[in-house]
Amino acid sequence: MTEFLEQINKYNQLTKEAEKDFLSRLKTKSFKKGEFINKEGQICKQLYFIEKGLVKQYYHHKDRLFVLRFFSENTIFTVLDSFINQMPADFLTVALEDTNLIYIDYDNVQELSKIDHSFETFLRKIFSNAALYNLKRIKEMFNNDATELYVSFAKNNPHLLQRISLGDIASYIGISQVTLSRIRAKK
Amino acid sequence: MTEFLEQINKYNQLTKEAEKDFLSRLKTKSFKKGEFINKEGQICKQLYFIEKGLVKQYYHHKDRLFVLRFFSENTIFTVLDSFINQMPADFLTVALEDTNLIYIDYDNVQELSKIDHSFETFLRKIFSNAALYNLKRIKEMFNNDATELYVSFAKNNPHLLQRISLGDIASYIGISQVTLSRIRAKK
DNA sequence: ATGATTTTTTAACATAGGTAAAAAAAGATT
DNA sequence: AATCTTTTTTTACCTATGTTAAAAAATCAT
Repeated sequence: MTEFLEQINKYNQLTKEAEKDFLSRLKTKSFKKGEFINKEGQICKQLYFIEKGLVKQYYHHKDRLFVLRFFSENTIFTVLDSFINQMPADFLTVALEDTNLIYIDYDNVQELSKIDHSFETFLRKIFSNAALYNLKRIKEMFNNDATELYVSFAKNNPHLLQRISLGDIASYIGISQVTLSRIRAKK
Repeated sequence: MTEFLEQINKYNQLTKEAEKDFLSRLKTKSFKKGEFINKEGQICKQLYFIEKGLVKQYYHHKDRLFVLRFFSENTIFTVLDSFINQMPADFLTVALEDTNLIYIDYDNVQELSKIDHSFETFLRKIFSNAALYNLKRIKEMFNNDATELYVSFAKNNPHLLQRISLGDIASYIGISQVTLSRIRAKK
């Protein structure tokens, strides 16, 4: 469980009391490859940390599938739209490999953020980060054609390249699998 | 100056002391149409509130111009990438109309967030919001063809439609002005 | 009002990427 | 090893949108 705490402390060092309190509220859950961590329409009530494994967060639109993001080891994640406002999720999250999660429930996050300033600061920073990640994504989608997007994905995620199918990578980039295959064909 | 505070209290109600402290740190500045609030490469050291006016935040890439976002009256904004990490900005912000801003300096934001829990919570919420806004934007860029993007922009920003040029709207949607003109031509 | 500037529209042409279906390759199952 | 399943590649065809250039329309300034 302490890996989750370590990751949080990289965003903002918690006080000793907050650390203890935080650890006491954690739970764990495992998912087999192909199992869903959440489905659309459900309200996401957990903030997760991936101890081991790989998940894909995505949604469907007009018969196409779009991947918002992959999360792998040592990453904190949640279903952003659903967790923040406790509304039904637009997205699905599925395990691409056998995955072990550590998590804390929404109510506990709320409580901790109220009683502990250092935990609130952690939340501020992790959400700032999410905003910046999404901003970077928007810029990339604007800037680049399919070839550049693939090259950029490959460069930024060398460790994931071998673990994720071409189809899923295409869905992340926002192009069809055929197009991605074409891109790779011409060296 | 109190409009800025009111807006903050909509995100999270500050304590009386924090309110007073916050107000004492505010300054104002006016920009004529066409003047720059910031340019790329500069570090953004302010969190702004628009009392009156309209600004466009954008950047250049390969001879094209992309608009990230328009901000109008009663909106809190900053140069996200630059403000959060105090790094040189990738973006420019220009006044599309004569604009009056109220603002607080980065150092004051930092100080307030350290000494006051309610202000930190405000920051957490405004950055969560920015993350969600950007997420929604990504989804829209994925989902829709140019026509749908325009219809959606028009629906979500009826008040801005008359104030922003077609070229700027096209740059926000991520299409050429010619394409946008075509879209409007076929009813 | 008149001319100057900016914005919007139209036209002609080029191209990136979508769809569908089949072939090939890789991986899993018995 | 042989079969079944999934993933990736290839082909043919089509459409949306980019580019460039120019005309038309609208807006602004003197």
